[in-house]
Amino acid sequence: MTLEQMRKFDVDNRLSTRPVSVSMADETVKADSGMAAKRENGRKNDPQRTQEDILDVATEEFTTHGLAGGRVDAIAEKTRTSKRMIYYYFGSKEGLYLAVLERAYRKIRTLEEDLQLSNLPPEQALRVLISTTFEHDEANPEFVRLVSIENIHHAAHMLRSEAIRDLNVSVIETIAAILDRGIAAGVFARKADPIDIHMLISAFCFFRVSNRYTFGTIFRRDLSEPATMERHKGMIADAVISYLKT
Amino acid sequence: MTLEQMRKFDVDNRLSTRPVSVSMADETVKADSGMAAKRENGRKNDPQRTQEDILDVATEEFTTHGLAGGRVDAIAEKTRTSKRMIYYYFGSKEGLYLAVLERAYRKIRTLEEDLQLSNLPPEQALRVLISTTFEHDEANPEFVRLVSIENIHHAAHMLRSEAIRDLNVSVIETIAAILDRGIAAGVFARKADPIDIHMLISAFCFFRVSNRYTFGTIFRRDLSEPATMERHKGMIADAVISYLKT
DNA sequence: TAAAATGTACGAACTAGTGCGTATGTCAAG
DNA sequence: CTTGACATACGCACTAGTTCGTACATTTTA
Repeated sequence: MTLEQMRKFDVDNRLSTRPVSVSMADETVKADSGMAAKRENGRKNDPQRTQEDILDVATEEFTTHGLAGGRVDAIAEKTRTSKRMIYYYFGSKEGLYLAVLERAYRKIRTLEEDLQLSNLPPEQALRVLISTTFEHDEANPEFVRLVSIENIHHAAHMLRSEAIRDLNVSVIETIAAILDRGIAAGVFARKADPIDIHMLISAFCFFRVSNRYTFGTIFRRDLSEPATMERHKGMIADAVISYLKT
Repeated sequence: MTLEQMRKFDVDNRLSTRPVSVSMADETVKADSGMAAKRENGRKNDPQRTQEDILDVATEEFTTHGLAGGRVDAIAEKTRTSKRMIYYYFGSKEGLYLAVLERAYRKIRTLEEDLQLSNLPPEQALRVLISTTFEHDEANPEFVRLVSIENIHHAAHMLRSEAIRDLNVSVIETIAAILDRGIAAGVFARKADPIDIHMLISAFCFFRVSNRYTFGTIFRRDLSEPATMERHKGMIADAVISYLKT
């Protein structure tokens, strides 16, 4: 399959290819996977580890060069396995990219889920949520980059993945609850749409990371400096809070 | 030259290639360029128009498929000229991409320059500036996409172009002046960094466009709806203003 | 006629993907 | 506990098609 053809590649096709297990869903780890590497100089089968290894390298490659710019051969070389295995497990370059994307989303979902905010006063709850979002984007630039890449491709791959689509709803519910409590307690004056508020927060946190290079180049400012980071974290929190109080 | 090699391609090389005029700087248009197309069925040389044509098509191609994903042959086909001319005028794919990027930046610089805000009261001046930024990003998605692409490539091409690097400083000066006047008049309570404020505004406006697809997919919301746009425009303005007043 | 502009056809290198052979693990039957 | 059968895991080397870039010929302009 050629690059040109891949533009209109139906990602679901990968489901009809040979083995292609991609059964990463079960987190079950083999009993001996601790010492999984290589036994002596003989080969030791460890599909879980092999797939993780491929995904790690692929994430690095795709976030550095984009989807079209990422080279399967380059990934294969940096892996402790071969290109054949990439196709064995992921079916195609597109399939590999999708697996990378899904894993990245799965990773953050777990972090965002349990964040007991319901017993904090509304304003403080919101500040904690904003801090968390801020620090998450800061700590996961590769996730931010993958989302940027997805947007260049009109979120085409995301659309095919139910796993990714029904996500992030929990954040909205969390925000909605905080806003309601804030209104009820009289600390927030404005009835705002929770999705809008999420966007206001997310936009700033995301932009800081996604546009780090162009922004840094134009304004000669290093956005990853600790002092700058703290100031920015305070700013977005203050901006959101003062908006809601007005 | 291959794609692999292009990763470390020194963009300045294009300056040492054959003709490669790229003299887009002078906006002088030939007297007869109005009827420039084709005289009868004979050829009529019109380099200016040819280059513009190539750049238009290239912009579309690169913003749709990215730098690595964009195909020179695809661009050539959609042009009324040939691939030979692309190399004649721009030297290489990278050179073409850089020209596209520079033209996009040059386009916005003119828009941002004269915006008489100094005789408006500070709060109103800021609201006008925010509206302008908001509508600019909304009206120029291809510019937003190019910047996203540049960030994926660590702003590598932007760094080589002095034309782009010394830009955007005017916006900061404008904001600084407004903030100072606001403090002096007592309408703003907080002494904020103008670059930070620019980032707060820019992040939201940019994100709405750059992350339109992923955000729209996850939250099933069309960000280009007029009602949504107006609400968002008001929200970012209110957020910035209330932040400065606190 | 010299210089600039343009079209055609081609090539060298690269890239996604595969055919085929081999190694390893599992499990049931003896 | 062996042995054998079969599915899974893995690697080498190859191919068909694509991609950027260019040599060469040709036309237009000045």
